[in-house]
Amino acid sequence: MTTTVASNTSSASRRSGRPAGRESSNRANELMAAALDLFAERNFASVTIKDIARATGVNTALIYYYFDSKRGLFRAIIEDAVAKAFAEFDRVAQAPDDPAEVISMWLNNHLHLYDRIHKLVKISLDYKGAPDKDPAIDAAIASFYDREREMLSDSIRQGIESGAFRPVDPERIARYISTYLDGAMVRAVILPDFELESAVGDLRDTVWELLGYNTKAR
Amino acid sequence: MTTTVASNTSSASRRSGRPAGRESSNRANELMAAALDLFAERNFASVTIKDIARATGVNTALIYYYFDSKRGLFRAIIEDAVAKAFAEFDRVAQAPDDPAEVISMWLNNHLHLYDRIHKLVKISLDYKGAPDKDPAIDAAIASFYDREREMLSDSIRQGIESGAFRPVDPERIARYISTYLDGAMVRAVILPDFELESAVGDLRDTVWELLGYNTKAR
Amino acid sequence: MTTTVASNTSSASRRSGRPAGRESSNRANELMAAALDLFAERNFASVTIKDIARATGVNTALIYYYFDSKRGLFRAIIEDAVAKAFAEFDRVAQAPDDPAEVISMWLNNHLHLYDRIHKLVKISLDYKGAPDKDPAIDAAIASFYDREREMLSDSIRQGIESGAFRPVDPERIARYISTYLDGAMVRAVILPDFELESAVGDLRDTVWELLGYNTKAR
Amino acid sequence: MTTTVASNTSSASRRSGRPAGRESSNRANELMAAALDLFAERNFASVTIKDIARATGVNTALIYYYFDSKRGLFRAIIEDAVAKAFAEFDRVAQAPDDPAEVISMWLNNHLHLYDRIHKLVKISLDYKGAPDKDPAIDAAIASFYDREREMLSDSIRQGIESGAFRPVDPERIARYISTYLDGAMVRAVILPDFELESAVGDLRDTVWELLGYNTKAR
DNA sequence: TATGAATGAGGGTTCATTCAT
DNA sequence: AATGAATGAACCCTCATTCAT
Repeated sequence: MTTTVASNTSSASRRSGRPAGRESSNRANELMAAALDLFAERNFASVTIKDIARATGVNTALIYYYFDSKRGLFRAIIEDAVAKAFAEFDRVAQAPDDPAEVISMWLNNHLHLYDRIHKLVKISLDYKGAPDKDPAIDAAIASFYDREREMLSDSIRQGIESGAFRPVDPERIARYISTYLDGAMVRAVILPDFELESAVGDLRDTVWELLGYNTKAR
Repeated sequence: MTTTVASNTSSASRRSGRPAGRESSNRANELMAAALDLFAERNFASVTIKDIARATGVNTALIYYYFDSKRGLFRAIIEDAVAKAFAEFDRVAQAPDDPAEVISMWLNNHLHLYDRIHKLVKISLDYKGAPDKDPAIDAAIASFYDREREMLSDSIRQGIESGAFRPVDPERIARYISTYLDGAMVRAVILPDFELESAVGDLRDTVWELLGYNTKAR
Repeated sequence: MTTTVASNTSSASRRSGRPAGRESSNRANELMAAALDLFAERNFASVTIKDIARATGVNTALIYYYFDSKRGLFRAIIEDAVAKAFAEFDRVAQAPDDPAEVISMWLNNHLHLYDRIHKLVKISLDYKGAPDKDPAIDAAIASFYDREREMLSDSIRQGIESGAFRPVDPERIARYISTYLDGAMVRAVILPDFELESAVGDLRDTVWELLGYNTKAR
Repeated sequence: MTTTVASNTSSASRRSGRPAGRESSNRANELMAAALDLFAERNFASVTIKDIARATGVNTALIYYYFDSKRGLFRAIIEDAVAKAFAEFDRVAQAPDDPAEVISMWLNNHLHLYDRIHKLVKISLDYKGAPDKDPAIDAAIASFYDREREMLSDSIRQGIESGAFRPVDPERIARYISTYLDGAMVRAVILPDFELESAVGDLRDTVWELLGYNTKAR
């Protein structure tokens, strides 16, 4: 997935006709947080409503007070995570006007926000193959990946225009970066001793080389 | 995961103490094949014994004749897949004595055997987080990843010794390659329009550059 | 059931010990009206408290402010309906001193008040077989049927005494009438194209014949 | 409903792809019998799967082995009952060539088979108002009532043609008879001391009078 | 080797009901 | 008088598993 997740907006209110308010009830957020952890650790089918209730310390029925179904809760979580990710996209992309800095921040995100990002990768992967797809979820995941590619390729394009980068195919390099990052997220989950930091460092070096970017001169 | 899967050995007989047939009846293999597909597409919890029976066209109870439990079937499948992968490791590693050729074959495997490899990645990822881990399965997955790293780093070392590659850290590059390949497997699953071939091609170019390998001179 | 339902008294106050309002707040009546509709259309078990709340536009908890339980609400409804029916009995029975007119009005009631009467029939029928009977409800239903029989047989007796009717067994004819009327109520519910008016007309003709009543001479 | 129910054919096999056989497994029939009783006594919503299982002495899950859902079981029951009723229609209608005898047998059926018939009436009444109607069930109930009307009106028509009956409107009298019979079924359920036999006897007398049928001459 | 029948243990979901505000 | 939040007890249904044949 290669993303990032900030924290604010949130959007648990897409429920029936309940509370909603601004920041959509603490309870709903608690539930979503607990459920996100569980859904990422295990998978959708393996996590029971009772698990989520237990993790939040509430009665099972209460979950149905805030969300209309297990899938509904799942959707809310994904949409919320993607929304937060979009916020982070903006934070990263609009900060500096140095494209190399943007890319670098993106890589760092995967270090600092590993906990959040790898969950999205796992969940996305698991979600593929679900028998009853929810268009809203599909759209959320797709839009997220699109946005990442857009941000990376835009930065590369800018760097080329400014002469900081060698003239390469921006889309190609963007794909290269995010593919590797997804791999890193996956390995960090599967292999107990995977050194994420070092692996991302390697990517950085390679990318600068691919872009002919002179780090020293910076 | 970055692996490969050949086809022969198999080992479904590690069951309770039932008839077993010679080295594993056809039925057992049919069942394992069908189950592998299902477990990869969905996940362990989402696939029911009835699903597997239906896909194979047999009665549910028959599965318990060949395997002692759902987990047992799962273990047999993983072990079988890893065993086949080992066979492929050997085929790739021992074939030519040109290390660049070994690495190249490894990348190609991910193209040709995508269907098999990505299943192992998905299943491995899913398996992490299972509440009741089976040491045998953990070991199988770990040994598999170890073997891949070993093969790649050995090749790189050889290439360095023979002067074909620039003197780099073999473990580092090996990790770099397999990380990217895992990312490619994951993306090929998640993104409908991911161009696997082209993505692997990019890796090849980068790797040669990292290794200072002169393709032209080949 | 063969009844009728007027409108006034009401009696929602038989509750725990809550405020109660004067003789029964508007809200309580609204709730009872909505609930009566629902209980008649579906049945006791199928109607949820939330259904009733939604139909009245109030919060579920409010129902428990006015009634002590779902059964309590049900009881209040039945008692109210029966009370209204009694009022109608009186209206019909005490109006004219022509017994034929009384009977005729009774038949007409089933036409004009079909909506109310058939609900009582349905509910009574559904109530039989309830696992936890409420004596108060049983009594209400029984007294209602008794009252109907009484009114009809009294009228017939009067007619016989006055020489308007042939000397028949009053109880017998009363039962005959009300049995048919219950059948008509039931059929009007079950059969989409049942012509209630015409069916009741047939009964009238037959009854006059059974009673040797000369309509022409009227 | 005014019907009758014989006993043979049966048709529980409309299940998924299970047993079926000729007489469709004893278990399925046991379940249907137990469920019919319960559904008639209480109503669809009030009867739990566990109730049915308990009444049959089996595990709840077994019900889902034979029927695909609670509604599916319900449908099977209704269809079975209606099928049996059709058999009885034929038995009654085709037996004698004396139309008065046919009608008389029909009335008697409601005495002898009260237990079966009143269940159908109750269930039909309850089924109206179900939120999610099953076209198959609707059709079964409708066809049943149609068939009854047809049988009665045909007999009346025949009687008129043969000169045994006075020239009346056959449809009208048929409706009259079955309306009354439905009322009798309902009352027998609701009123503890309702004398079904005597009530049906009254109908018989009235009907002969309406038809100008001379019993003595028989 | 293969199957039909059967079951215990949940899993998601709903519902009547309560309580603090 | 009215509501949002919370819960325990069911309820329908599914699933892994077993057993007799």
